[in-house]
Amino acid sequence: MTDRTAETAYDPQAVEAKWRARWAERRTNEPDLDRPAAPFYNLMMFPYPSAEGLHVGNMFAFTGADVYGRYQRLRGRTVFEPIGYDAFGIHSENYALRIGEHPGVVIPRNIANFRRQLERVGGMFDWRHTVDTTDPAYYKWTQWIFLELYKAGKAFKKKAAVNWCPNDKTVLANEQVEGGRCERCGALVEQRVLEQWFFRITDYAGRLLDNLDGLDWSDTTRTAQRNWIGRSDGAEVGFAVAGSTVRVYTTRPDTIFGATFLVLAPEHPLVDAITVPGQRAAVDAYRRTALATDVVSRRSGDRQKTGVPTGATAINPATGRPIPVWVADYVLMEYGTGAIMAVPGHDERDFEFATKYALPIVRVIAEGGSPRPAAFAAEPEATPSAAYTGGGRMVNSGEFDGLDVEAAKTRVTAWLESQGAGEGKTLYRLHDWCVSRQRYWGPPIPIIYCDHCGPQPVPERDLPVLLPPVEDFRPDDSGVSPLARHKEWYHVPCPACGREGRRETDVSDTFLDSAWYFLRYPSVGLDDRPFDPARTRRWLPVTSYIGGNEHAVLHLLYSRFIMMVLHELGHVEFEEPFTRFRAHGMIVKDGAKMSKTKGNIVVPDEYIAKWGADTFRTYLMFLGPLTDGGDFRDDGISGPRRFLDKLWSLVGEVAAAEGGASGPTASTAGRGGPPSAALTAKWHRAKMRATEGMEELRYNTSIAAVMELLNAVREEGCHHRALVEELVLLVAPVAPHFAEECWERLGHQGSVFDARWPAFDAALAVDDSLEVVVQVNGKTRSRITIDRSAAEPEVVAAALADPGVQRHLDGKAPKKTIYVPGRLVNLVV
RNA sequence: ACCCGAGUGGCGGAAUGGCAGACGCAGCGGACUCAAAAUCCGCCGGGGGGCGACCCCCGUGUGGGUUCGACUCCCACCUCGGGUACCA
Repeated sequence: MTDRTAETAYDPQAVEAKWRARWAERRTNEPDLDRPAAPFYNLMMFPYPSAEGLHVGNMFAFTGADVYGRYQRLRGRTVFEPIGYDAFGIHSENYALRIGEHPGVVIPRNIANFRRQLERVGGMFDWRHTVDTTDPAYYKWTQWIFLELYKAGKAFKKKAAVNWCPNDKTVLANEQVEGGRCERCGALVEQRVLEQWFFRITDYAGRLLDNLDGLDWSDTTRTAQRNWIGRSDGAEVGFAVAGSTVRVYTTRPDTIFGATFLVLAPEHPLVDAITVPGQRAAVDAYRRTALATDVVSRRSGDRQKTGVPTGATAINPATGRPIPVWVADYVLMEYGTGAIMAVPGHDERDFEFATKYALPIVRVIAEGGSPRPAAFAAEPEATPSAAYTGGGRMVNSGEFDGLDVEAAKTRVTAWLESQGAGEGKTLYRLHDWCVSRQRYWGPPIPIIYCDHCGPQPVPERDLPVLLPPVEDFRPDDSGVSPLARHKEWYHVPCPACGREGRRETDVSDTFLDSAWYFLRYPSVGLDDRPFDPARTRRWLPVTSYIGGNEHAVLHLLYSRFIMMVLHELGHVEFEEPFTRFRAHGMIVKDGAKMSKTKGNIVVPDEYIAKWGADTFRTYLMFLGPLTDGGDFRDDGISGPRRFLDKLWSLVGEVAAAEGGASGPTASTAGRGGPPSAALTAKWHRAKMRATEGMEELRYNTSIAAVMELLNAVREEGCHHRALVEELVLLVAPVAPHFAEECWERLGHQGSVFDARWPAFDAALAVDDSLEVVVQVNGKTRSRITIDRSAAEPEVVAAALADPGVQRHLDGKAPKKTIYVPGRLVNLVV
């Protein structure tokens, strides 16, 4: 015996270190971006580089995407798999404030740690093409995109209500307000009206909605986007009030005969004009209170509704009757016209309000299919106990009585139009995207204000507008960004007239950074352009995008919007950036999302140190379908390790048997012969199942199929080389370093990822003889073995002859026989 | 409240109209060992019957339905997770 036959134990640390170095040295993961044979852009959502490092949930997500990329590569695609860092934003800034360091110091440190972890876990990342959103070489082009939108009229400034914490002296995002209080200091949050930059995403609402139908995305994600865009079909109707007209929006024009009062939002511009003198004091007081209330709690639906009458009267254009006009903050100025017609009989909110203030409630829809106006007409006199929001037929509605609700919507709208009282209108819930932040840690918005020329875009040659390295980046109570305190930076000549100008001091939203990073990846390093046209044409749209469903709405929607605008401006040829999107599940710990505040973060490093990255990857992917996620517990990790150990030994045995010229004995060599017919069938079945699992992101079933095959191979003692090589290929996506090492031990020179994913023959995946289940009245009573070629009559005859079946037939002949070829016979007696 | 998703052994899960519990973890029994670890072999949803090969009954959150046949499809409900939150 030579040394070659000696069993070497699997040492993951050594194997993984070796292949990490080998990949870097051989440039294994660096595809030719200019001449790709079959490009496959494998994208995963880039992380925010927190101080805690990547936790198990991140590893689960990245590994899941990486496995898919590696699988595609084995299928012969030229896979580009980049990664980067979403490093601007309030998260980083707040963390830096808390520990008293500058984000410019903290972030690079975190990034270094992230990169170490990402390399350690074995991602197939192309490190030539990494993106850091805080790098001026990147945000130069984020600013360029802002200006493209600005020049196209898609970026504009307007006043908007924001949450203001008087203690922290800062604007708070809606998520930072809890129960009307600042989540950090507990102070009561106020509403402040500030000038903000917005993007006109609402111009694209219809297209953003319609395009969803053609995308290969998870249904959950598409549904979330649809709900967010929130299309409503209805009508805008004018109500005459004190010499002017109040326009309201409704999705229920059919209920207009039941509109018993109008409600205006406190901010509505007509409130002053219509309020009668006697009510002015009450209305003014109410408006002041409403304006002071923070945005979040004002919008909370659980709150008791409040309001005041204006004393004015409107004319219901359908009934011609006068109805009172109220002001109440349950009506929002941002949606529709900021005024509603209240139909308490058929709207829960209006019902609640009408009940509280003793306003009239009139039913105009009768539940049920048949018109029963007479029966229903009596009811308005009684006190209704709730709003009726279901379908039915019109009552108390003049000429429309008896019509079905759906038909009435169209008919009433047409009638209003003919009367000049209103018109059909489609609205979207989607708001324009507020992109400005009165903060420090972001890309400065590249606008210069000039008293003579107005706002001027920073000329492209002057980009990037560098974020100045100010020491005191804490927000103050001025409501403007800390950048305003940096005088040398703030004062700048006007690019148009050269006279004194001032920089915009707001920075842009982090979501803008992440709305185009995938467009930058292929062109990283080309510093004179944001994205190279040729590269972009080759690589985009993204072939596969995998990420968390927490970004299902904002990030994906904003990215789609930005691409739509760039497309419209002729910068990119596509409109939709992500051909296929799948949301991975979330890994939780003890039922809760992993977070530092909950103290339940599981750090992957220790598991990788103990078990190796490949075992850890296999374990994570074996937990369940990628789309499911789950509760993290580490008690099963030894299973995947044992699996790899067994495959390792098998590879060693095969290599040893063939390797030493003097070594192998006749008996060892004989085991290298072809597998039995039964094992051959299992082999092909395993390949089939493994392939399906990869395609559907159900890697757990792929791994299970390979485990089963390995067990069968070991049981038979088979050392057939082709079979063992394919076992290695089948685990390669989940256990890449391991597979490389095995591939080399089997005598191959190059990377296992330059080999091909095993093909299967569906015809070979079936045994010559099959086991068919025999049921009597749907209950399994026996199993019979038949030849694969057996036809129905033979199988049924065999089933009837089976003693176990006869016992349950009680001598009766079956009334009906169902035969599912190759699977089952059901005898109904 | 509304929208989406999920409920299957002790645990992670498999089976998407055709043998429920694949694969793995944990557990139990055995082999090897002075011993332990590792490894290997066997058992492993519950109940009942048989010396035994085996056989019977129950079982996929609850209640109904469709079907020869339902974890799978339909209706209603319960529980958990996620998202949205007065959008007229």
